[in-house]
Amino acid sequence: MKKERNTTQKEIIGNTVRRMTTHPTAEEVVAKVHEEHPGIGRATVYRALKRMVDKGDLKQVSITGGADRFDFRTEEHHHFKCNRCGRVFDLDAETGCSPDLSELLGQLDDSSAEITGVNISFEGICRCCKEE
Amino acid sequence: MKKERNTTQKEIIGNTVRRMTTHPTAEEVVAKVHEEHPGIGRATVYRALKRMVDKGDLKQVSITGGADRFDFRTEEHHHFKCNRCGRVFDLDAETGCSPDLSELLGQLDDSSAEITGVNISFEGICRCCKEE
DNA sequence: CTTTTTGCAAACCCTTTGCAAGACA
DNA sequence: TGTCTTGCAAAGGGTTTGCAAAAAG
Repeated sequence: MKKERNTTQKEIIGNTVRRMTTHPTAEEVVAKVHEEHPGIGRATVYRALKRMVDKGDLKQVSITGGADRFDFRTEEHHHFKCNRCGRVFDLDAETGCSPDLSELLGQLDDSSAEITGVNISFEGICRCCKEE
Repeated sequence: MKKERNTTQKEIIGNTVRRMTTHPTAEEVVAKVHEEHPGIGRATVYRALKRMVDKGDLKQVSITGGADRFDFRTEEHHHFKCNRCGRVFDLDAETGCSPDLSELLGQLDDSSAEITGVNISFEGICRCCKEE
């Protein structure tokens, strides 16, 4: 019967990540937290982020060839990653399992970005695992 | 003026990864290569995989919270990841920047998988970078 | 013979873990 | 008080790099 406790560290880390709109890596969150609170340990930040992800208060976004990034926007939305500068941009569009692709493409057109690829990954439970 | 050379190692590694249909991690490729050729160094495998990716002969697929995986299928296609067993399945569908989402969903229905989320990420060059 | 590539080990980055001290309820 | 959380440092995966020896062209 483990009961989660509220701590000032968790609050600080939560507030910090919720203010970062740049899809930060864990290390970037650590750095930001340390600006104001250098005493907070790196492991504490990692643990707090993980807890938030587990509770659904934060999204973990994987980016090829780099550290995972975090996104405080937990509503379903999608991304555009610039292969030159490495930044990740948000795309807003209809949520659900069947989002409107043309709407996403429209947003990208508006932003004058050059699109070289799409990557769609679904997740869930496969048949084998469901049958167990 | 560096000129790439052909070596037996590169050939072995290339042949090996092209036979692996399971979206292996680099370590899994190393293990497979070592089954027949234990003398080939780990770094050589990593370097060969990276070169193949750079040349477009191999795709690198990022999976949240784990090592990157490789996919010898370089045609555009998409994935379904089982959150329980961690396996990654291929989905075949119309290629291009505007794939047919309903076709992908149809395939998933056929496989009786339970879908809990979609992740769509475009890549390319953002406006700022294009302007430079 | 020149330059690339290899194998090894060490270095590196990112993240997790063990543990004693500290904080919450 | 009981036990959850913290900070630290060490360990752990995964990947890259420096370097001398080997191989390609």
